[in-house]
Amino acid sequence: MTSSVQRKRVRKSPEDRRAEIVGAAAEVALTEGLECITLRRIAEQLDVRPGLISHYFPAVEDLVAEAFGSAATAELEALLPTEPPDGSALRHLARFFARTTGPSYDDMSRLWLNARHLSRYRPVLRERVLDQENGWRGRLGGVIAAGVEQGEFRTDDPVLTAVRILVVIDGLAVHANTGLRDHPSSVTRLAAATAERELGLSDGTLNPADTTSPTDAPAPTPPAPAPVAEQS
Amino acid sequence: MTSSVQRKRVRKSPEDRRAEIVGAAAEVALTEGLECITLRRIAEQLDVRPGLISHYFPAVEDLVAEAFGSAATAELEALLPTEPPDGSALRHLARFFARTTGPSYDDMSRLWLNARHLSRYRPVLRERVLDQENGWRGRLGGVIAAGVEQGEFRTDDPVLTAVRILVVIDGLAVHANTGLRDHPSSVTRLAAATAERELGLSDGTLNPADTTSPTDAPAPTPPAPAPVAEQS
DNA sequence: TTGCTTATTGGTCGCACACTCAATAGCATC
DNA sequence: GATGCTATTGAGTGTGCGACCAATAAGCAA
Repeated sequence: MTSSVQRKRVRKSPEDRRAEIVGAAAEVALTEGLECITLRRIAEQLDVRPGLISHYFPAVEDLVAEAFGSAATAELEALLPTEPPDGSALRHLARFFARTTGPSYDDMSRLWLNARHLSRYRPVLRERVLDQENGWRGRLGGVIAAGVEQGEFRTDDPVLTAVRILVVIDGLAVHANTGLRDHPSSVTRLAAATAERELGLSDGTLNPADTTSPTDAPAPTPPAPAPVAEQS
Repeated sequence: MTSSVQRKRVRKSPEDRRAEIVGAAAEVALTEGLECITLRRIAEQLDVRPGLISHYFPAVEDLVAEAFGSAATAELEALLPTEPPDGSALRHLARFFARTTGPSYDDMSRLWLNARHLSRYRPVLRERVLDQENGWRGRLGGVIAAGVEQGEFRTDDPVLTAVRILVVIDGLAVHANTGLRDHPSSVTRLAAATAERELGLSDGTLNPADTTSPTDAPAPTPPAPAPVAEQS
């Protein structure tokens, strides 16, 4: 795997290398967890020496925060693009719930859970989490406000509504590592149901099932990604 | 603090010592986090040698799970006692929301967040978390069922209602480490409001503010408990 | 008082981690 | 083709962790 005899050095521009490192860290964060972002792990991923990672990120905590920010931003961008391609706000919201509630979102749920816990010990990460929360809240609030403008939704305070919806989504997401595969639809729908009520929509208007891609559900969610020897 | 010269051994019965260890671990779990349950840390707390902890818990993971179970069980018992002392189910629920929503519950919120994340890597802990979830769901479902029996509440499926309430509480709890001190009441009340709606109660019936002890709110929530040198 | 069981100690081992820094070698420029 | 800048390496430091085990002494029973 790792070339055994005499390393061949590849020299890249600082910008490229830095981006590469953040990208690798974001991937590790999503698949294995933020605690697995170590100098050795990321270096191995990129086939370089650990010292190089230290060179770009003298303090690992900064890389961890960066990785989370990168992954969360990318997800938000995919979920609620800055410039809505077209179509009604209602369709956007339906898509939003279809994805955030589906099992393919488990990695993301795990990452948020991870980041929120780790924020307890990592100030830099905590700030980044707060930034992202603002971003998500604002973006969702924006879509809702647009819907209100178009007359599709009805609410007094779009941002407050967004917060309430996000709270429910978070409440569902905390079970990403432990299951909650019992009460499926009646509980899973709780998020969309909340939105429908808050926005003055009739039941089922935002039903995720309608907009989910056909081949999506099968995977029964892997139990745990990569326990690693000792996690501390 | 730690006796410097020549340790004086204190010999206790295995049952006592074991309970003592679990108790210390539960305290550390609540105040500093499950990752801080280490052989050395718990030993220091009890003024014994690390080897002794190993003797009672050959695998630390078992102690971690035990500590979480102990803390969570104690909290549930205080929150929703097995045998309701008396009074209406409605009063019990009001008390329940008053406490679970107040800032004094932050340690508990942090612990659940911690446990749910750590479950990703610790199978034993994961099982314990699932056990506790069942316990909480069942206990809350019981209170609701009792309320329905007494005609105070109205719902088709008490347990499903309990799950929905718990989801909202979890959604609020994830912010224990990061804040959410912006939208206070309108968001905080989300849990009780959900319950009121689900149980066919009129708005404000379960208002936490009414049952909160007078001297409760002041503390603006400490930012972080114990960052420790390197947390991994 | 003596003896025995075993709770408790003290020390050690191996591992993974972040962080530091002088030496090295890619590569653009001249 | 030689030169200089600097991205990259290799080696090393110190810390904290879980796990292991032979030696020790506390306290009960005879």
